[in-house]
Amino acid sequence: MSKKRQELIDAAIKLFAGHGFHNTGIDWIAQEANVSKKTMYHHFRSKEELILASLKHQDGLFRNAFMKAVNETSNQPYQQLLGIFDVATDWFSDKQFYGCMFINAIGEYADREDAISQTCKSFKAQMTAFIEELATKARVPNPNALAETLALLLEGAIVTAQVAGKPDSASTAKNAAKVLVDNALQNHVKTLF
Amino acid sequence: MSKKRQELIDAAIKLFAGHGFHNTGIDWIAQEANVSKKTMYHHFRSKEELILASLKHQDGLFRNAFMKAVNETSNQPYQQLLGIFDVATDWFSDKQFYGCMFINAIGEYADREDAISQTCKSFKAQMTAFIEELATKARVPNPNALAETLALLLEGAIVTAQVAGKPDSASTAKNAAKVLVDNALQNHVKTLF
DNA sequence: ATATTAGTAAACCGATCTGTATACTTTTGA
DNA sequence: TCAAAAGTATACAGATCGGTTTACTAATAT
Repeated sequence: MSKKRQELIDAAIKLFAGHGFHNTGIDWIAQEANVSKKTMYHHFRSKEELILASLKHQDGLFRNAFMKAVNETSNQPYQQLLGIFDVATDWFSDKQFYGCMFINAIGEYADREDAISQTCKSFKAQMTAFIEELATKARVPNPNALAETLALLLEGAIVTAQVAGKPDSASTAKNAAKVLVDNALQNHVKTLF
Repeated sequence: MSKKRQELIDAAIKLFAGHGFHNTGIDWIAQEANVSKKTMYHHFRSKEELILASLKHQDGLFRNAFMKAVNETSNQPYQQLLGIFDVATDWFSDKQFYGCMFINAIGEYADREDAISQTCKSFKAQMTAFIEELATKARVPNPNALAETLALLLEGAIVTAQVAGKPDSASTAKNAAKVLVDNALQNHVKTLF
């Protein structure tokens, strides 16, 4: 893997996230990466290919960091399910937080049914799959249903934090998640009496 | 209110929603509205002003239709709270559904803190306020907290329907909403025994 | 009736965009 | 060592962008 190629992807991710895809030009990315324009077109055939490479890199990078952070919140799967939203709080609190890159990409490329939207779809599916793993470990009946529900809450928290500009939504989501997880575990009986 | 002006806004909303803001040019909008470019610049000083006018018009239009549809799902506030997600199902099932225009706008104009992002913020706040009204009528304790939670679910359902391309997320959200509303009403005791 | 306003069609401007070409330099591996 | 690969800097091409201008026409209100 070339170093310049990686620096281009890093710069692209940063600029795409903060300023949008159409609004970020090739020259800007090359300048930010300290790479000449020709070298950029040596590594990527087009802007679209750079966008795709950036999304795929962010896909791996983000999910790895997210899963690691969630796993480190606790060693009990039940607490890890809720820990998702503590990790989200940290994520939203970052000064460089501009929402989910994949949601933003779908917004800009809504009219297409190509590799870009497919990558976004895949990212969301794998995030849900990770949550489902946790739910399975926590011995929740119907872990898939709970995972989809918690994923919904997470998505909502991301968007709300982005629009409102405040990370509070993560704790709102966490409170709701606790109710939903407990309900799925039928623990509400246990905790009430 | 000029007729041409309205047709420009209608065309702009349609194209912005389906193809993004940066990706939709002035000429395209004018053509779609059957209006000359000069007339467009007679009604709007700039593209940005047209964007803003489109967002504000969509704000009123969408919220009115949404509130009316929700109110018509039932005459019981409790059922109306859940009816939100039935209305969402219809919304997501539209072939012309490209997600929430305001979420998409925030994604493209993330780096700014101006009238555009303010309009998006206001839209979300008023949607939550509407849900809070319903929660109040349903005599839920702490209606504000429940409204923020249900709003989170709705946002998550919107984004998930957009990315996955399926309207199913609305029913997932509805199931979760029922658990959360019942929990807020402490009805879970009543329904279990 | 007539002056103002609203409208069309199309050329045009400067800026910016993606992508290519030219000419040269640095790195590097067999 | 030395040729291929990877790099820089920059100019350029063609298209498109937002926005203006020109010249003309239709509508409208006092």
